[in-house]
Amino acid sequence: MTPEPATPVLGLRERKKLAARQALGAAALRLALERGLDQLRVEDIASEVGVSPRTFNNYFSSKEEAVCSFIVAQQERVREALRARPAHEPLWEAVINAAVDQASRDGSPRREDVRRMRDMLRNAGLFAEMLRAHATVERVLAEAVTERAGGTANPLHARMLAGIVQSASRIAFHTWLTSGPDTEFLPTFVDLLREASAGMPTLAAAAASATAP
Amino acid sequence: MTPEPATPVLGLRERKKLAARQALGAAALRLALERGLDQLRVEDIASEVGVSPRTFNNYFSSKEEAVCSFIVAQQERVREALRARPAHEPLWEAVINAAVDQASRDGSPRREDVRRMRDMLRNAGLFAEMLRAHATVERVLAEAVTERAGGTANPLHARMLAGIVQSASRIAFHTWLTSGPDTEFLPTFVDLLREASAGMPTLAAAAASATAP
DNA sequence: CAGATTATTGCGTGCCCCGCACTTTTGCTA
DNA sequence: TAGCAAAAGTGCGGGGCACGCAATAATCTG
Repeated sequence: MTPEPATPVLGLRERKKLAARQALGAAALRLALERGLDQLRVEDIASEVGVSPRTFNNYFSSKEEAVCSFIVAQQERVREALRARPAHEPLWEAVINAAVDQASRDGSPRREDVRRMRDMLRNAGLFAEMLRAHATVERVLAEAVTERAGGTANPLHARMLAGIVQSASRIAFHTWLTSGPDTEFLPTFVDLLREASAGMPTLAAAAASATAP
Repeated sequence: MTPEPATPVLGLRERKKLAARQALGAAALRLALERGLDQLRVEDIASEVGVSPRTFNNYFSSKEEAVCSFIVAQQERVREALRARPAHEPLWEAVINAAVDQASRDGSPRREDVRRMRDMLRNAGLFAEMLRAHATVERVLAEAVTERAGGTANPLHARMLAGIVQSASRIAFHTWLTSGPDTEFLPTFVDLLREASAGMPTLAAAAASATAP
């Protein structure tokens, strides 16, 4: 009997499809950062990769989706990062460490791109699509959490945990994007996760002291 | 001296603008539920309200935005709901109670609309736009939390709390939408909020028993 | 009431997304 | 290795959408 590989061996067809999709997504992101989303035509992305505009729309249903595809592409790495944590780690520690592992794996983007990203995300359509990409990753993370937590876990709670992680990621990213060059992403991300894992005690304490001084 | 009203008195112009926006949003939602989003032209929404299609685009930059505008419209009620909680309530209790107050104020939608909503949200663009609407409300909630927590509170943590609430709302809504008619929205919502306020202890316990039986 | 401001509208333009039919490529099998 | 079925790529065409611009209509202000 032949052992079933975790990722099935892909035929040439599948590999080419995957490569085309990745090339289109990468080209879309790079060109959008270079010249801005509204100065970027679907035709440009397609010709950059060497396919017809019609083919572009066989892979992505909008250029916004293509630009955000790199986020969705992280979902397998998210899953693997959590699986890679030792079984004895408590759930929150495993989740936080997995997030750290993965976030520190890919280096922080060039500072010059930050302004471009910020400008691009003013575009409502792109911003919405980014949120959708995050939601997709969230679903995968929820599955991974359910898997780790075992059969007794409430899937809804796993989903909630994934939602919390996604919120932390999104907020830390937004902060990093809109703050000066001295702020880093990872410390903010971890701080938010730790706070959340404890039920936001710092904030609750501040509120208590504000209402009963 | 005349007291400054919380909502400034609006001239006829402003009132008409607001009314037009609300009418367009309501028409968009109603028609989209009736016949589905892709069977709905911008022209239909405009003519329903009695304005030109061009005017529609002066108010909303897409029909998806119009359909989701009712979500964004809740932001003031969210703010007020939190302000209305007594000052002695701990932060989490105030937030949860405010959410409950507001969620129970507007009755649950008709069951026949549920199927329509679920089908509509298969549309990627609409789903993305819904997430963007939730993000908008989240920002307002974060402001309200900051205000209640006082000057010593970390705005980032307030943002995180708002993100958690938004996640709970989104997940509870999704569950309610995709489950049978016996599940209710509010209990799920409250359960998720209580779990989150305690750092997801139930899930963590399940994970611990799964890894060390 | 008169002038200033602001909203509405029609028109034109460029682009996008997709269905459909046709061509090319790929992978399997005899 | 030749041939065939399945699947991907492509060209064409259409319906529709978003928005800039300029003209017109409604509203506000003094």
